[in-house]
This record gives sequence, C-alpha cells and structure tokens, in this order.
Amino acid sequence: MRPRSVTLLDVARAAGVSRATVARVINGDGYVGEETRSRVEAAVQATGYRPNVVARGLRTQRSYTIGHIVLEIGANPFFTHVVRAVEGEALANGYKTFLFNHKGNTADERLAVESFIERRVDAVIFTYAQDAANIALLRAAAMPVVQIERQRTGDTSAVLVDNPAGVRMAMRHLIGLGHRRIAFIGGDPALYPHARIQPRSIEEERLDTYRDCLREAGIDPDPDLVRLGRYIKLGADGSDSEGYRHTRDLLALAERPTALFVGTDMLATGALQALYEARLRVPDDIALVGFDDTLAPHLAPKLTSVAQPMAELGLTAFQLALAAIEDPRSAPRVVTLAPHLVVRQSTAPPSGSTRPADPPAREGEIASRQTV
Amino acid sequence: MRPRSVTLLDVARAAGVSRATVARVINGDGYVGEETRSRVEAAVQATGYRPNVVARGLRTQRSYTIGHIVLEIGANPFFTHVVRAVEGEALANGYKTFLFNHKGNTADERLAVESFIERRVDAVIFTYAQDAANIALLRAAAMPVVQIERQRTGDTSAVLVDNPAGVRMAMRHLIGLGHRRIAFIGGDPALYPHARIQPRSIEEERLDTYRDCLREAGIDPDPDLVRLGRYIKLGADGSDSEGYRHTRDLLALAERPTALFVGTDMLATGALQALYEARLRVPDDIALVGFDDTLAPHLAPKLTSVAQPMAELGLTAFQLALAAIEDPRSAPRVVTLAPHLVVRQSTAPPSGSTRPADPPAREGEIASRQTV
DNA sequence: TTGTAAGCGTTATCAC
DNA sequence: GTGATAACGCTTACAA
Repeated sequence: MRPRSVTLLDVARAAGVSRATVARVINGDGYVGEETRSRVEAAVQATGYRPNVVARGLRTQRSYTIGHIVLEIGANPFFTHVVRAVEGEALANGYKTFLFNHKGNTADERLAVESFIERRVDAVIFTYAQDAANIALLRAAAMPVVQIERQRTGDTSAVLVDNPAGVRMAMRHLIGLGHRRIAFIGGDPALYPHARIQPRSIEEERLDTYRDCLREAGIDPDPDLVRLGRYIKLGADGSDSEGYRHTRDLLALAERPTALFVGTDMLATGALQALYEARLRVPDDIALVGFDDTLAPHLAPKLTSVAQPMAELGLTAFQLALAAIEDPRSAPRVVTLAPHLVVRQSTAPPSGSTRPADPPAREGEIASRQTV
Repeated sequence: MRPRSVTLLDVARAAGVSRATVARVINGDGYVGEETRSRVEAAVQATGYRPNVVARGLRTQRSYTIGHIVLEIGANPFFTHVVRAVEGEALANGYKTFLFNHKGNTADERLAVESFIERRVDAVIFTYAQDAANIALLRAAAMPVVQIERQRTGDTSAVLVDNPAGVRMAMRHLIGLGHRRIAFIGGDPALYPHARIQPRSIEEERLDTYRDCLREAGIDPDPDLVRLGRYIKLGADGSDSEGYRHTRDLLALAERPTALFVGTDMLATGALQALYEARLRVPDDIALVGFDDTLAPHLAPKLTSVAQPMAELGLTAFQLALAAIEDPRSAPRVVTLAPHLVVRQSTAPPSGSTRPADPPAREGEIASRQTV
C-alpha cells in the first residue's frame, strides 16, 4: 500500500487550526484572518500538501473531468487535432479530459459511455457518435453531450462544419484555373447512412455540391469521374489503398481528368502514390486538392486542401459542454463552422491551357511533364 | 445541480438488503445467498445503477487511472501511436489514462505532474520526461514512474529503444545496395543534452553508429554529408522545414550523396519536398531511408524506414507501471526493445551502379529505376 | 450469510 | 473569524 498522502488534517495540525480554516485558505473564500492565512500557507508549503481532487469531487458532485469519445485517433490526424483542441480548452478551464477510441465499434462505444458514467465525468463529447442508444444512456444519467462534426441525434448540442461551402471553394478554385474534367474521390453516401435528423448526410452534401458546381460552370458531370468508397480503409502497412486504386483507375480512362478532388488528405496520399508511379507531375500534369488540411503541408508537392476548422471545432465543443454543465436546463445549441481553402503547390491551370494550338506550347507541355 | 445519481443505498432499498450486500454482489466477492444475489441483480437492473468509481477510489486509495505526460501528440505520429498503445493496454487492465502535452515546456510539465498528484493517479508515464525535478515531485508523492524512450533519471522504470541497432540496419541496407556517399540528417547532440545516467545521448548513439558503419565498410565519413539540427522544427503551416533545407544544401554539393538517411519520417517529408522540387526521382536518382515508420507508408514513394516498436513501447511501459503499482517496493526495471527495418520503395542501388561501362547495363539500370 | 458502522479527504452548514 | 460536524458513495472489518 502506498503511504498515506498529506491531507487537510495534516496541514491543520501543522498550522494549529481546524480543517475548515485550511479549506478556506486553499479555496480562497470565506473570512480568514491575515495572520492565520500566512500561517496556513506556510504549513501548506512545509507539508507539501496537494488537495485531493477525487475527494473534492465526491463532495461537490463535480469531477472537473470530461470524456471525449473518438472514432480512432490513429486513423487520421484530423482526430489528433480535434482531441488536442478539446483538451487545450478544457485545461484552460480547469478540466481534464478522458479519451476513448471506439474504432467504429458500437460495443466499444458503449463501454466508453459506461466507464464515463462510472467515473462521473461532467460531460461527454463525441467525435463521432456511433450509436444513438449510447447517447441516450448518457442522457438518462443526466450528462451533457456534445457531438462534433456528425450529428447522430438532435437532442444534444453539436458543432458542425459547413461541408458544401468547403466543396464549393475547392471546385471554384479548380474551375477558375480552367479545369473542366475534375474527378471526385470521396465517401459513398450508401456506406455512411445519415441520421434522420439531417436532410442529407455529409457525403451527400459533398457529392451534390461537386455536381452543382460543375453544372453552374456549364460542365456536364461525367459519372466516370466520380469514385466513391470508404474514407478510411487502410492497407496492411497503414497506407491508403482507396485513393491509390481510384486514382489508377482514373488514369486508365480514355480521357483522363486534369484535376482530382479527394475527400480527405489521407486519400490524397494514395492518389499521390499512384501519380508518382505513373511518373506524372503535380500540378504540371494533373492538379490535386485534398480535404481536411492535415497531411497537406507534409506531402510533395504541398497540397492545396480544404481546411477543417479543427481547433475551433474542439474549442467550441468544450464551450458548449461547459455551458451545459453550468446550466443543465439550458437548451442544446448547434453551431456550424466554416472551412476555408488553403492554396499551396498542387494546383495550377491544366497543361496546355495556354493556347494549345501554338507550337511553343508543345515545348512547354514537355517541360511541364518532365519528371527528372 | 445535476439530479443525484443512483447509489448503493437506492439499490439496497429496492432489493430490501443492506448496502454491504449490494457491494458484495457488485464486486463479486464475499458470501451472498443465491436468492439474495438475483434479487440484488434485478434491483441493479431496475435502478440502472452504476458504481461511482470516484467514491470507490477515495475509499480504496486507488484511482485505476494513470497519467501519461507526452512531449506533444500533434508534433509527430510517433506520439499518437505510443499514446494509443499505452491507452489500449491500460484499458485491457481496467485503467483509464489521462493525457497531458507539455510541449517541451518544463513549467507545463510541472503543471501536469501537479494535476496528476491532485487526481491521485496510480502511476505516471513520460514520453518524454523534460525535467528531473518533476520526476522527483512524483517520487516524493510515492507515485510509480515509467520513462519511455528517453531516460532522464535512473531511479524509475524505463522502456528504451536500441537506437544503434536501428541505425546499423539502415546503413547496412544502403551500403549493401552499393551506396558509398550516404548523407545523414538528424538531431544535433549539442541540442539534446543527455542525462548523466547514460554514457551517450540518443543523438550521439545514432551519429556514432552512422560513422562506425561507414568505416566498417571502408568508407571515410565525409563531414559535408552530416547535417544536424532539431528533429522537430515546424514551419508556420506545420510542414517540416529542417529536412527540406538540409536536403537542398546537400543537393547543391559538388559531389552529391546517392542516399539520404534521415532521423525521423517527419524530416523525410521535407526531404521529399526538396527532391520533388529538384525533379529528382526516389529511388532512381537518390535513395531515402526514414526513421520511426510513421508517415513512411503514406509518402510517395513509400518510404523504407527504421520502425520503432511503438506498440511494444506503450504496452511494456504500462506493464512496468502496473508492476510498480502492485508492488511499490519492487526495484525499477529498464527494458530495451529492438527496432526493425521496413524496406519499401525508396531504396535501390545507386544509379550507374551495375557495371556502368557495359552497354546492356544501361538497360538494366533503367529497369532498376522503374517504380511502376 | 447478512447487517452495522467506521472512515477515505473533502466541502458546507451551522454555531460560537 | 474560526471550529465542530455532517454529508458525498463507497469498501471492509467486525458483529450478529
């Protein structure tokens, strides 16, 4: 057994006062005489006293701890950044965060929920909630819940992202550069069924917006250029196989796309691998736009990407949680945040876009394709 | 105030027994009559009772929680993987993990230590410990400590990595392929001063081994090919500037290296960006080996990299922590784990290595450069 | 086999 | 201003 740690009583004895007085000094409230205060402070120093937050929580019915249930922090840096943001804001407000990865597994998510109830966390944040039943469990225990990015049920606060806006920025950027054959590699709406509370799932929103933007530019969407699947589908070594496969297929098309728009930066890594193999240069031979802005600055070339507001997502989620903790009867709030486009090196006008009939253009085209 | 949650007393009333009996059923120990047991179990179901782990911890002086103090989980996927491994093993043993990122900041690390003491975690794991004084604080509070990868003090358990073995595998691989001008981009020993308890810092071990391997192969180390700095030095957009800069400098050399060995996969991202800009192909024009095996499978081309045993690092660290929790008087243990080399697409013989004078060799040379 | 009661380290409500 | 004292929800001798 560990040696008993220093308690209020120890400090009280050392200072020759009662525990109540020590508590008043520690918590800085109530009337304490000047001389007594300094004596107590000296005793705290001398004994090396640290308040026992566990005991305090038992008494105050507040743990100053929140739970954060995440899909899988290792699957995508997006989660790492959101987790960090939640943690940072929590810390700034005197809270600590428990993390739990459910790996898309409803049973694991339930385990997470139960363990958080048992530890009496003050609120739970989901990125993302898997099963509405698990949210219900928390609500039955009267715990505030905040959902990040994907809203599974409508009875809790949530922080969402304006996905159509993100897609629109990327598409306008590409179309503005002169691209007309723009491929889309993203999540299959059929694989990500949406909760009834939303008219469209994120996948539907993105795909619809992609097509809308093309039509607005007078381009007829080519079904051959749309490749859907899972966002997260890793190869045995952790690499992205989905983006790689789709990109290879697109390159084999009789009429190749001049630009690729992919649903996550992770998919972009697979796309870049396929392009590298095919000895195609980005953006010279083909342009590439990612989504999330996580791996984007680390890739070669640095990727143009739709940046998710990851820091704000986490910060806002904690703030909503805190509001619900402090006023449990307050109505749930839904906040929608805007993404923004970060333009880097992976986008440029399509090759041959500068007057293709001109003889010098051929020269330029070769130069732009050169890989060595 | 939140509605009071269901307690043992509520269950006891519902079942018509005492709280002690309910506790016995919950914890599955002590004698309980068959009929009583089922009545209690029914009452637990009916009331939706969840034990309050906070209260239990107060009574048993065990929180079933550990603290994990990390340099910065967002800085390198290495940390994410170690964190996940610790968390997974903790969970499997009924523990939860508090995370704290100190960002290389001693004051923040101290905050972490204090908050963990206040929360009475059962043990603390460091990846990496920044300041010996903070470890001392924990030891004064009689908390078991485990250090991962870097050992700051000798009085706690630790899990280390055999760095020389990792460097040796990479160097032998490159030398075996025929490379003789191998550049080294890594941590500057002067920037990472080591604790007195180790004869050499990790940086010194790596650099020494790099040189030893060259000499063993009869190659005189060229100081021009050694570029030292910080491992982690991110640009404003999160990209790696250090690997980029060093690689550009190396490429400007009169006699270019034929291979690059970099100290982290993060540095490799910068190197790849410089190579891409210079329109050099990997491994055709230059070979590249990373360290950590984190981003390696995501890069184009997929990187050959020295894999750190991240999962084992975390798992072992928790096991050592658990051993210390269960027997506080047991002696600290130091475990050293072996890395391994993962060969992927970024390494090949130097260009022109297959009998450069022979005409058919040119054909073969091209084949060996082919990546598709 | 079950119940009683003390105590874990706080905070909070009273008196004094 | 300060000190008793009763919770908070649980575990665990010890009694019955």
